[in-house]
Amino acid sequence: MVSAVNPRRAEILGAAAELFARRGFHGVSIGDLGRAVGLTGPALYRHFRGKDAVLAEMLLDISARLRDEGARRAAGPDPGSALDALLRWHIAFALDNPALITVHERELDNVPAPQRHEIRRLQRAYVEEWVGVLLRLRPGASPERVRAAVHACFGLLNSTPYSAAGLSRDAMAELLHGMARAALDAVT
Amino acid sequence: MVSAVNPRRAEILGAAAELFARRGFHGVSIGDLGRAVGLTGPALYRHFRGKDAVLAEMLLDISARLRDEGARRAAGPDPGSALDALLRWHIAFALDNPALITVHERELDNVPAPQRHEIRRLQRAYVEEWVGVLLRLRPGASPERVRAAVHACFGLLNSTPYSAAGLSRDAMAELLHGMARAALDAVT
DNA sequence: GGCCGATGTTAGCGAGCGTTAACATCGACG
DNA sequence: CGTCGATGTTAACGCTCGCTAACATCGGCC
Repeated sequence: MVSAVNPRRAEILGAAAELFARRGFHGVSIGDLGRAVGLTGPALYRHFRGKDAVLAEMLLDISARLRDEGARRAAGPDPGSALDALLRWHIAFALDNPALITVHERELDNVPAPQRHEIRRLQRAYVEEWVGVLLRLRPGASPERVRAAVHACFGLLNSTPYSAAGLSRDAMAELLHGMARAALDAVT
Repeated sequence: MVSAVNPRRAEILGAAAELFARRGFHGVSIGDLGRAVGLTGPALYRHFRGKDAVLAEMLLDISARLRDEGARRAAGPDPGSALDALLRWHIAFALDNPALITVHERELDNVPAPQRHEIRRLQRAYVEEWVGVLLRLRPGASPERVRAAVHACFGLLNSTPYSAAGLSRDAMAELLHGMARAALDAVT
């Protein structure tokens, strides 16, 4: 993993996630980004090729991680418990990384073309892990319908960043799990 | 309603919604905005005080509309059918105005302070309409938990713009209604 | 016919942007 | 000790931005 090698890169990526989530990619300048980690703007070019590259690496990392961990959880022989494992992991990730979830959801269009296509490929693969589990769980269902349901479910789970709410992390996790599972069980 | 008086204003607001949704507020220039309605950039200042004002009016209109229509639907004496009416209306609105939903969800921070506070007030009022109906439906439930559930439900319903999917409008509406109702019924 | 407000245009401003260039510092290592 | 790569800095570039100024057009109205 690239970001683990150089701590400065990881620091920048973390700060960039927060800033991009709060103000949007175009709303954050290179100067802002440097200042957030105690540097001047141009110093960033010692670590990234440009502003685009920061976003691209961020989204590549996270979409690869979602796909990898998703594939692991979806592999269980029992589709019911595989679905619960997917839900548990996605919810934990969303609650622990609200900024990453937000940026991942909103800023794909600002990634340069080649890397954007790779990210989209990974995102689609993650969705298909969920679709596969649900189709095993409900063999009669239409794949298009299930795919739309999975997107809606992600909308529910990823709403986390906006409702900072008064609930504890565990209470929130349990609430989201129950709602999402019920919503998916309602898909015929 | 301000925007109904002047057709040019309405035209600009419509085009701005599409552009802001696709590229983000900071990703759209005044020139882009003018070009989208067949004008040069500076011509916009004949209709709005500035770029901020376009966004502010857009979000004020939509949040007032959500609050008003929400209050109407929530007023029914039977909380069960009130909830279904809220769901039906919100889903129809989201399916018919995906760009407005997206901008409403993402760009509040770019509205100048005074109008931003008014918009937030309206948004909170809309949420509370839903919370009120749900609390009438399940009198024992915790208000904080219900509020978090409503936010999660909005995340599900507003996921529409991202899943352009192969489903027809009616099929999508019915799917979202079923999932959302099941998700909310799972909240104890 | 002549004024006038509404609604456009082009030209240009000051500021901020992403980026590059040139130079400083400093720890590692022969 | 001297060199060198890694990692900073400040200065400056070309460009685009939001916005204003100055001027054009044109339909409605006394």
